[in-house]
Amino acid sequence: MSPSPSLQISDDATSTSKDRLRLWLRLLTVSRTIETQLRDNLRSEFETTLPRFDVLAALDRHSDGLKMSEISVVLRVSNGNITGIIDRLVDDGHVERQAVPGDRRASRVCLTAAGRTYFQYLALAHEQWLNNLLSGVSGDEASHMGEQLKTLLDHISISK
Amino acid sequence: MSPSPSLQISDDATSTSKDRLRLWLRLLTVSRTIETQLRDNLRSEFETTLPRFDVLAALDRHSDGLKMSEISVVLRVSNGNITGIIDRLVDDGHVERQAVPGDRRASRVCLTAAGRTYFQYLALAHEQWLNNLLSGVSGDEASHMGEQLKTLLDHISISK
DNA sequence: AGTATATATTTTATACTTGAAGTATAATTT
DNA sequence: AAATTATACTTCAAGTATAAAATATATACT
Repeated sequence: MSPSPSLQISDDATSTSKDRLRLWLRLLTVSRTIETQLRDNLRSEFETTLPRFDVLAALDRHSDGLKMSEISVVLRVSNGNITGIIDRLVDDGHVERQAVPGDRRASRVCLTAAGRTYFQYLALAHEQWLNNLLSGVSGDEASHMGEQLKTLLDHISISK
Repeated sequence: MSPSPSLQISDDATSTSKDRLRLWLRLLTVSRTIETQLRDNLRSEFETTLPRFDVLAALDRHSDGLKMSEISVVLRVSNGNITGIIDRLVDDGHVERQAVPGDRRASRVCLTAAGRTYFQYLALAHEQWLNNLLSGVSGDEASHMGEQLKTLLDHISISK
């Protein structure tokens, strides 16, 4: 039926790759929209930033602390980056560097008592912001999309 | 039936908000994974960066050019930011600032002929990278998820 | 016209980000 | 033990990001 099969195949290939491109652009738009909101809220209501929040959240989940390099792995950011963020969190009294017995190169970063209390407020507000931002999405829809995104993530082939 | 209705309601609310939180974290992980790959590819294969690519892509889609403020709206980044990126793209010869007749405050940014040719290569490579990264996702799946993300985006309630 | 207000962009200050180079320490090899 | 290699972290330079202030120009109002 098709007057030009080879062209047809070429069209298919193109359209698939276009679908994937569109998917990526959508993904980017959604995550940037949410991220911008969270960033604005953290600034206007807590005078802090998303990177700092992310670090505090990671430390809160690991109550025995994390080494600098572990933080950078967990958050997928560079090593040098973490140094500066921790410096500021130390200045604020939210975290502290502890010596690692037996390895004087490393330091273990932990929340201070004050930092832990402080983060409780942040985390609660953060969850509420998100709950409001996504209030148009039901719990079922959210978990369904979450599953799909997990599948998508598993399908992403990183070719190094 | 329920021994503690108020607690039950509270549990429901919590679980929905947790589902939304998880959805967000998934979204973030997926987009960061892809973004990091694209960034690495742009650097290693073209010695350029994602922000510059984004600006070039916006200009390519608007062949009559964009004003500075229009670029920042399209890309959802701050005004001051664009100044620096355009400065560098001008230095590279990829774009140029043109006067806007009748408004000496504004300047219209356009791709140069060289910039347009250059971007063709970039865009082709970009689409191929994405096509490979998402090769585990069929065209149908991609467009289906794309639709869902569009719905999600429409449902995001920005309360300013 | 003259003043106020809005708009378009740049500049400034501060923070985040990366990759590369450097420093210190640890572990391994010779 | 000395040299090599690996690891943990910091420092640095360049670029990206924002918000706020400054500048220049345009528009509206009286």
